[in-house]
Amino acid sequence: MLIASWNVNSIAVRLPHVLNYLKESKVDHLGLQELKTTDDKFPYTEFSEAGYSCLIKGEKTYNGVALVSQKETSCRLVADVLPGAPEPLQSRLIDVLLPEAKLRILNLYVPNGSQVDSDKYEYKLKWFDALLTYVDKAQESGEHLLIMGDFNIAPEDKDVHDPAQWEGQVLVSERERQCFQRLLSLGFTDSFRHLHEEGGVFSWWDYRQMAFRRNMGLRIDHILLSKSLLPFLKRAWIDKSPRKLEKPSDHAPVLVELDL
DNA sequence: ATGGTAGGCCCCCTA
Repeated sequence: MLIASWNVNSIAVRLPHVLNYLKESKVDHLGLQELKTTDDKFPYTEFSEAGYSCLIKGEKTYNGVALVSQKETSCRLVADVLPGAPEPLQSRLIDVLLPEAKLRILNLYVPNGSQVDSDKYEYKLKWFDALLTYVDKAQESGEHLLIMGDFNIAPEDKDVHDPAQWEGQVLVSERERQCFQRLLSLGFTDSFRHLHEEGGVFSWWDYRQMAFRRNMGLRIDHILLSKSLLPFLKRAWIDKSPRKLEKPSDHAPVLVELDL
């Protein structure tokens, strides 16, 4: 089973890239973030013609998440709001159960946080607190649990192209990293880091300053596996190829192959 | 200290 997470920065603009990617990569389940569209404008038809069904939670202008799954798989929506999330409510979580695999997939778009000491930063931390409570409870179900998405957190300095320049900034700050570690300590493993020790592998590069060409990036998109899932992990990687296309998303897809 | 680019939208906001 192939599972991927991709912040597409507008599904309207990126639809051709996403459809091509599904065709080429044969991904079974693709979590999307930053749809930037309402549910009624989501391109269900195009995905359906490509052989995929979609569960989505959109909103106007910003945010929005979806899980795109091969039609043969039965998927049940568990939740599309995060209980206890701060106001204003935003579309940042979709929780889907795949009953046959006893696998639950949480697809997230964690708030960016804008700047340390801003209201948006506090929003991010509060949102993450609500997430921890939610995940803690979700674990009681006994199903395999996979948490993926744009976390907007680079867990370690080796996930940052220039740690000195980024020190203390949003996406790398200590309080954000503590959030990420608290999530791991609930019993999850960063799939990529589990299989790769090396730094300098990134999932996001700013559109500005030719950051991608200079590999000035951060690893902020992750796929976390519950303890029960870890034995099934075969491969974890980041696919930079879509980032090289014309009009790319600023994020690359992150993937895992599970022996499920 | 700021700007650079991209996307959406109602001419600025978010990333």
